[in-house]
Amino acid sequence: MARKTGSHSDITGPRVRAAALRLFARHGYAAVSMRQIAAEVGVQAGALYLYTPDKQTLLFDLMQGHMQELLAALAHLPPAPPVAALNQFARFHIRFHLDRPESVFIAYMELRNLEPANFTAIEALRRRYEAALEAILHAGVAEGVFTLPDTKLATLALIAMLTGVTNWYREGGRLGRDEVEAIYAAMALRAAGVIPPA
Amino acid sequence: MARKTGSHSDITGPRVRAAALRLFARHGYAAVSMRQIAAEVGVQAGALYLYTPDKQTLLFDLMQGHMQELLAALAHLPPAPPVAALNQFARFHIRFHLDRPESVFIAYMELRNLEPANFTAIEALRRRYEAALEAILHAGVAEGVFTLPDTKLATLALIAMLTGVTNWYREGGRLGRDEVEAIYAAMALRAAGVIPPA
DNA sequence: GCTTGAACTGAACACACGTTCAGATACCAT
DNA sequence: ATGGTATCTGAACGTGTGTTCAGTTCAAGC
Repeated sequence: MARKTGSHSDITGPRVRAAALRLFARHGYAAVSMRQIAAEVGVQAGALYLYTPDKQTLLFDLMQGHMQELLAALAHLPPAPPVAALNQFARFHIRFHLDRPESVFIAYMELRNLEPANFTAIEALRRRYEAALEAILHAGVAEGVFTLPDTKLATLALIAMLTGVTNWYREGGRLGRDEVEAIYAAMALRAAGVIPPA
Repeated sequence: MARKTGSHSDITGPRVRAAALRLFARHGYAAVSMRQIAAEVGVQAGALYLYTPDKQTLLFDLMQGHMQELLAALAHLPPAPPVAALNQFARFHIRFHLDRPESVFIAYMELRNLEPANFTAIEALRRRYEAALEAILHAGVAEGVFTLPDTKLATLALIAMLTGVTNWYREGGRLGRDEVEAIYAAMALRAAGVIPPA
């Protein structure tokens, strides 16, 4: 399919994924037709099947790619003591999600449109991400720097809060990325029971 | 359409809405057909049009009904000073949302499937709800009992955190409703900068 | 017992869906 | 120039879509 020298398909493949990402995020997987995606790419519907075996796989690949990017980026964070680690995690999460609002939308909203086997695979990646945060919270509780009655529950609450930023953040709005990052990180730390320096 | 004495349609109407609620929540609006809804009710597809002018209105009515219920219930909360009010709001929000996981799912996920006019109407109701929380936060900041750099942003962050509970809570799980309610309310207060009594 | 009318069926409407595939096209190495 | 191959078209496939409507059913009101 792909050749050594730059051929057409090296261009079209990514364009198909980009168009699918945009359209799925905007209208939802079920509401987008293969013909719409093809039109966005500037091609007939049949040509899409040179780049994906079917529509379901197109969705799955987008979600899997997103989660793998997320986990890869997470792995690059340097180790740190709990309070610094939570602060770092919160800022990382906000930054990463604000950079990819469409992927985030799909990853959280289209889970139910995955076939069971695909769902299981994505769920596993999600749990690995959550486990990273829970490890930080657990360590902080053990050291006595966090006040949390239940780390599992706090993990989910914090991720929901941080991810929520993608629901309202708009480029060029009242607050810049850095400010939003700082405010959310501070709220996350406080929610974990850290009393900030006066 | 409806008669004084109990006739069939007094039964079928609610059953249509209930079936649509269940199916839309599970599979998404776009992925559910009128024939599936009809089958769930035990009727042919054509009969649904005795109870709704079209599929879009069915969705809109479900969402509008949910938001109106939410606002009506909110209005019954007694006035209170900021800290007590935030605690009360958090517990109310959790309780209300845990009682209607399907409506919540639809209200947050199917916004993009609303026609523009319907979307505007639902958005307005949502903003009224958010305004109630922001008023509490604002009052608390004014009194000096909350530490929040930005009440608008905190409003959205807190609602995202609290609503997230519906993503994982399952009846008969490790924690009961009351425990979840208490833990989330405590986290919300701390996130707002309230230092809990030792 | 007859009439009325709401509740519902079953077939049909025009259109859109995901997917397949024979054939046209255009570019590559030889 | 020729053969080969990756790319893409355009039409077709069977199935499903939301919605309409003439006709059937059946219970209540007179």
